[in-house]
Amino acid sequence: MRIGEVACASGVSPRLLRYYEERGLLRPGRSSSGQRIFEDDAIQRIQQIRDLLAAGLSTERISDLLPCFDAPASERTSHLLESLEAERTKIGATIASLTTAADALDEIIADVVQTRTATTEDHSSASTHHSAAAAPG
DNA sequence: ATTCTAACA
DNA sequence: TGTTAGTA
Repeated sequence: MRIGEVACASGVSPRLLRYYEERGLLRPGRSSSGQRIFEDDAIQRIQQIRDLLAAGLSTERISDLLPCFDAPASERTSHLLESLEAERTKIGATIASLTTAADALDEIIADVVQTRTATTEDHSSASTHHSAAAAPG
């Protein structure tokens, strides 16, 4: 099938499909006129790429990992699992970092609110107070 | 009518 | 990524 049909069936734009190929995520064949020819299983492959992308993996890492997914389960390199776990660890670190930043920001916000309250207590209800940012545990 | 490459927004 | 240009 040509790119237009694949795009329709997968929900991924032709432009993006060409980009995936450029990044080494897809290797469609070519017709005599140079048009990309995708196998029927391309739709499934594209869905897998979308799943990996949604999980936050870079196109570079995905192109490096796809061969592992294709390989028979019996000889799947530990490379795949290690890489995926490393990605998970990295996300955990990012979450920790953002949580620290959020906590620090909450303190600053509390100070600002407190300062404003102390300065505004004269004319109590000057304007509608901004609601503090929600900071669920 | 579709797709291709390259390049700009 | 979308879009546009000039082709095949």
